[in-house]
Amino acid sequence: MTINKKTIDGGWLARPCPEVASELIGCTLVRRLADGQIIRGAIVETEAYQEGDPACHGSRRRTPSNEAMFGPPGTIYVYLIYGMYNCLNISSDRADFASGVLIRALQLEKIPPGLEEKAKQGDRLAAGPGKLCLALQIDRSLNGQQLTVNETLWLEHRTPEFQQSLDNGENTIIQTTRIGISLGKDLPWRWYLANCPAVSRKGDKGDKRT
DNA sequence: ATCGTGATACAC
DNA sequence: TGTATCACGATT
Repeated sequence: MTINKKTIDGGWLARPCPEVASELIGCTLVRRLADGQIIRGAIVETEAYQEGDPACHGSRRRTPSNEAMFGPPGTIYVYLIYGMYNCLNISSDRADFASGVLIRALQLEKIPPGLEEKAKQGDRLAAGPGKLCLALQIDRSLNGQQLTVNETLWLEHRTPEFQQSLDNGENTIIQTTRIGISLGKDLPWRWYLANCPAVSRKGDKGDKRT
């Protein structure tokens, strides 16, 4: 088989989720549909959740619905929120410890199949975790599966060009508090790319550069 | 600010 | 058995 050094593996994800979440900014999420069509987008917004954090779905009890958060790094956790939207997380750290990264927004490379009518939303077709799953046709049927290159879903490392844009200050990653939660509001575990139109929401004044 | 929508966890 | 809650998004 061909080794693809661009692909992110479980080893890279086997670290505390805040570290993984911040470094996933600029990486590419790739989805392959059943008919072989490929949808690609750069990750521009993430949040970290882990055991001990009251906002984490795995912070109370291990149940069938949050089981994937306890899976080995690279396990896909998809849950239904408010009865109509799916949200995608990638489990991190280690098995039997609830930990993962919520992928909140993508800068898509092109209009995904089925969304041609919504093309006027342009850069904002995957601006938010629910919209992202709609755009990539991700639902709970993926829950509990592993990321697998060239199959349904996988991740690729930052390109050298993107890394360079961070190093020379052309691009900036902002760290701030998470969105849409009632507990654990104070933890600064959200990251997004500054000045990116595909980010779900702009931050507050107090947001920090990293 | 409000509302749609449904699974789930936990109370009783 | 009921019911409060929810890592959202569109609309006003």
